[in-house]
Amino acid sequence: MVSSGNNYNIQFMLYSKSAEYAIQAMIHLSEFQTDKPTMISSIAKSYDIPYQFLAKIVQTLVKRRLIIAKRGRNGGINLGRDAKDIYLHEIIDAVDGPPPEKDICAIGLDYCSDDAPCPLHHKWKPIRKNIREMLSSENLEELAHRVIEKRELMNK
Amino acid sequence: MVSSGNNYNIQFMLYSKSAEYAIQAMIHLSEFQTDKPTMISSIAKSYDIPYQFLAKIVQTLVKRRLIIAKRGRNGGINLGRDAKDIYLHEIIDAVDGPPPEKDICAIGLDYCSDDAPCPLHHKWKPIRKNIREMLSSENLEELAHRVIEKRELMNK
DNA sequence: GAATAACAAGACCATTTTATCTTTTTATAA
DNA sequence: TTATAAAAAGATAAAATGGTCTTGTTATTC
Ligand code: FES
Ligand code: FES
Repeated sequence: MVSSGNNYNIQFMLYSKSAEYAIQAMIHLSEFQTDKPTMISSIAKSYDIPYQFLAKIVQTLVKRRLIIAKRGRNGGINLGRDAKDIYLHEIIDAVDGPPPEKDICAIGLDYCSDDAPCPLHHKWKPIRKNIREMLSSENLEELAHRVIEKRELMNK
Repeated sequence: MVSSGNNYNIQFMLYSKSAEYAIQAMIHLSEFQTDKPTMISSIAKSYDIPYQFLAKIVQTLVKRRLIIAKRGRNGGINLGRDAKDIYLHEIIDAVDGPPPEKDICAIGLDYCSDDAPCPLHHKWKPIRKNIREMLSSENLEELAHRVIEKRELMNK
C-alpha cells in the first residue's frame, strides 16, 4: 500500500484475520457451551464470518485439539477442553503459526537483542511483554463471561 | 495462512513492511545528513531493501514532504525538514495511511469503546496508548543518535 | 437403507501487499 | 550538446492473505 496509502487495519495488528475469527468462534463456543455441539454455520452467522472460511479455520483448530468436531446430522463443534484451560495465545499460535524463536526488532534491524538495542528497543520491549502477558493470562472462560456482561450491558 | 499455519511476522505488527523500510531510510538520512543528497540505491543496499521498491516508497514520502528529492546526476534524497521535527508516526501514517478514526477492537467486536468493552479492552487500551506514545514521542534525530551508538557498540 | 445434515478436504478465485521491469523526465558533467 | 546519472512513473509480476466452490465423508433420522 505505497502509492495510495490507505491501509486502515494494519496498525497495531496483533494477529491475522484468521486468528481473529478463530478467537471469536472459540469465545462463542465457550459462551454457549452445552452438551450439544454448535454448528459452524451458526457461529459464522453470529459474527459475520464467511462460513467456508471459518470452516477451514476450524479444521486447523480441530487438528490442534482446541476443538472437537462431530460430523453428520446434529453434528457441530465443541471446545476441545475445559474453557478455563484454553488461553488466547494457544488459539493464535494454532492459526498464525508459532511465534518466532528470536524476537523481531520493531524497526527490522536484524534481530531484537538487549546487547545491540535499536532505538525503539527500550520502549518496545516492555510493551511487547505486556501484550504477551495479556494473551497468555486470559482464559476462554473469563473472556466469555465478560462478553456476556457486555451483551447484558447493551440490552438493558 | 490457515492450513499450514506458519506466519512468523504477523504477530504484534506495528506497521507494514513498506513503513518499516521508510523508517529505516529516514533514520539513515538523519544519521548521515550532509548537504549532498544521498542516493536511494545506496540506502537500499545498506538495509537490504529492494531498490525499486524503496524508490516507490520514497516517492510517497516526497509527496508528503518528508523527503526532498533531487533528480539527475549527483541527485538523491534528503530529509524534508530538520530531523528533530520528524516523528515516527508521521512516517508510518504517510506510508500506511492515517489511523482509523474510531479505534479498532482487539478482537474485532464492532468498534472499541469504553461503554461496551470487549474482554480484552481493559488490558489492550493502555497498551495501545503506550504504543502510540512511543511512536509519537521519538524524533528522528534521537533515533539516529541511538543507531550510531549501537553501531559503535558493535564495532569496538 | 435411503435421505439428509453436518464437517472435511482440495481446488480454485480475489484482494492486498511486496517486488520488479521498463520507460520517461530531469539535472549534471564532460 | 551529448552522454550520463539520478529520481519519477507506470505496467507487470509474485507472494501472501482472505475467501469461494465443489465434492467427499460421516453420522443421524426416518
Ligand atoms: S532491537 Fe529493535 S526492538 Fe529490540
Ligand atoms: S472493545 Fe475490544 S479492545 Fe476496546
